Amino acid sequence: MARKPAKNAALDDPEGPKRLNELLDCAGELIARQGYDGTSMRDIAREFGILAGSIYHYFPSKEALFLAIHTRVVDGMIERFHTAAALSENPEERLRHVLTAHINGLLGSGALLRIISPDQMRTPEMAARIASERRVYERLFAQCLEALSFAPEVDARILRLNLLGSLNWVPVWHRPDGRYQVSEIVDQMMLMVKGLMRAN
Amino acid sequence: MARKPAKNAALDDPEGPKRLNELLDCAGELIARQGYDGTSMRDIAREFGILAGSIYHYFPSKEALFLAIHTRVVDGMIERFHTAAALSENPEERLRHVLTAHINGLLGSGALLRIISPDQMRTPEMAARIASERRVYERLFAQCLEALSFAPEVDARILRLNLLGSLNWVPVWHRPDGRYQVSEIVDQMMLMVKGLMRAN
Amino acid sequence: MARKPAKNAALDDPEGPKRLNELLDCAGELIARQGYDGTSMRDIAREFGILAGSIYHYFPSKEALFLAIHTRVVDGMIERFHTAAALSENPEERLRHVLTAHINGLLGSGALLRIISPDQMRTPEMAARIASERRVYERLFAQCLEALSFAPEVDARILRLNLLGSLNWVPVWHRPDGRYQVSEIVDQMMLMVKGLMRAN
Amino acid sequence: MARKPAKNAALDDPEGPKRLNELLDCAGELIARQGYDGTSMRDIAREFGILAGSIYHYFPSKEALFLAIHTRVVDGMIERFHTAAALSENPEERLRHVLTAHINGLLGSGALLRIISPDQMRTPEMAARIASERRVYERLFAQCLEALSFAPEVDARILRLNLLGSLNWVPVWHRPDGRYQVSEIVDQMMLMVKGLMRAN
DNA sequence: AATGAATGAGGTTTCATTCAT
DNA sequence: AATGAATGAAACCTCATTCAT
Repeated sequence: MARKPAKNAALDDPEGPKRLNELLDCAGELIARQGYDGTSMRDIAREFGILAGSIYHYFPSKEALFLAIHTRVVDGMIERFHTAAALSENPEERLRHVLTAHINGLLGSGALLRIISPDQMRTPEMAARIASERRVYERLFAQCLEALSFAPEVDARILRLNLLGSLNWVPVWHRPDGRYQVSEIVDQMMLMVKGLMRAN
Repeated sequence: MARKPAKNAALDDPEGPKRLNELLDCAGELIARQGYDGTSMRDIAREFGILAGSIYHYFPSKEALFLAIHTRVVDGMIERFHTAAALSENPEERLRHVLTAHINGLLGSGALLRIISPDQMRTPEMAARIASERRVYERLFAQCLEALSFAPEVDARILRLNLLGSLNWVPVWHRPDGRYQVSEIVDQMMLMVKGLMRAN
Repeated sequence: MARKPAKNAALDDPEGPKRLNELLDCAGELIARQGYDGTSMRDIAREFGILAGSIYHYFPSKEALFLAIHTRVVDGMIERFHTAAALSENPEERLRHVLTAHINGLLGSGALLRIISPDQMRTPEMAARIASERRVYERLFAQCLEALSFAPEVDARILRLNLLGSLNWVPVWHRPDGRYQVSEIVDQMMLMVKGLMRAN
Repeated sequence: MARKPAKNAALDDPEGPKRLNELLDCAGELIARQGYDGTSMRDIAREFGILAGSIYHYFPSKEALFLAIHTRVVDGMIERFHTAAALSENPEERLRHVLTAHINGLLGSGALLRIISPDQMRTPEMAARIASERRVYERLFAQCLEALSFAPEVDARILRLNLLGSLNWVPVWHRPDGRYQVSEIVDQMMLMVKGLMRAN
């Protein structure tokens, strides 16, 4: 009975949710640009080329849609993180790659920072889901820092949080046509980190 | 039937703005907690004990109300900045005071961070007004850092932006009943700054 | 300083909710005719001459509006009940008046039966509120029956419920231009009741 | 790989309607519980295990589906009626059986009352179809009463309608765990009927 | 016989705002 | 300085229905 035409089961899995993922990307970009409240279901639908009601074919609510986007964004950052971390075995080099990847991830494709910003949370459920997903990412970050040895008076946890603050602040002030390139920003952050390392 | 004191114009001046400032505080707290879109004029009015329409006796629009709050918040932070900066003539000590004042300002009275967060901007006009007010504050900050002398490879402007990022990130993760006190956070930031200073 | 123009405080109380009561009547008639789900807020608003959103000036939700109508209808029936019951001291005569009033109440002014029909309940809260208001009315009914003395095998509670069933069924089949007048229907019901009374 | 029995047209006939009848039962129960408007095609489809659009393979519209349910319910009651009426030749006994069957029919399997309630009608066509189907049932009922001889002042038609009102009211107040059993309710109704019969 | 994507109309509700009083 | 009635637009969402596959 042999091969059914083209329909390949191995391709089905990634092809099934394709349209859904396109919707996710489309909505994500809009929300990143205009904020959660600033983006209506109609806005998203119009951009995607369907009617507002049709979105509910894919997601049961605006909140569910947002959560799916959030997951996608965080997953993307985690993936980028792993890719970056694999570029070098040297802890300092690895950190430099990771910082660069983080900033590029935030700056690239529509300022996704807004999606992972705590300001988008509207309900306690949203806040909980989001916080738990972020924690996964931040734990990776922590491991990357632990590979370095700091001066005894340095608190690694606060250092990590401060570093994240600096990183997440970049999209607020950075202009693509501005004075600074990402590599320079990362250089300065590395200086900061090295200034805290154990002298040897 | 005793005569109510005849309406005295001389008393009106200081009494008028008082009520207006109360409204500003009241609205500010709500917006800080729930966001700009998450707070309706009705919410504000209810909290203040009047009806929604009556707010328009004080401000011509929601945006104008928000802008007034923003100005008030930034002015407050500038004032706190000056007070903190006056506590010491020593540049390092002064920076420590200023950092402490900044964090306390953000954490105190309802997480004002949200008010000065770029996520609250809805129109280009809002963004412009807000950006210009922030610049005043950040210039003060810059002056405070310039009093210190850094290693030649350090870019003071990026350092300042990174520092601000770390500072503004604190309200995202800090819990009043949590592990860290503000003074410890500031200590760690000072370590970071000192790690970048010119060795002498 | 004396009399303020026309505004009479004694008239104010009943005048204040006048418009609200008009809205209630207007909405009640529509819902009676088309059912709860069959009547949209837009329908009600159009009939009343305002926009849909403006109804929320008076009631916070469609359910609250319906509940207010229900209360009004039941209160009206209770009032009609008392008026009817006062027409005679003789228990049988009084019952006849009460039955007549009940049927006329249901038939008159837009078939209000639908409002007090259990089919209109959409939420447990609605059902609870409605059930409790009905109970008041049915208790009056019970008292009216208790004044009569029935044969020992008669269960007065079931009799009352059956009588109510017959009464509330009348609007389902009665046509104003049909064969039967209300008085004949009541006559037949009274025959039924008398057939159950203690022979003496 | 054993051959599935070749699609046999002779088997299709009894199997096709079976699935359709299952759908009818499934939808009927939902509508009985939640009302016509309160039950969406999606609700029905979900309960039946298919998608909303697939219902349209069985019925061209929601109204057609409802009408089919109505017919089924009335047919069921007619069948139960005949079964009950055949239990005794004695007119009084037969009436008792019929009343019992009617109440049990209403109370059993999801309060079908709602399906035959005039409140479910949304269009004049629905109302007409429904009214005509009901008339068949009520005629049977009338015949059952005509076998009894009533006092001359009794109007048999009104008596029948009142009896139906009482019967159809039972599901509104009866609780399965409540004070009264169906047999007691029927006893009281029989008392009522007998109180109106010609003395001999 | 059934799916899955989409429609288009309409539902309830919220909101900033206006204005006569 | 404030109310209360109302507006008009837009929000999220649900629904019955259609149709290519």
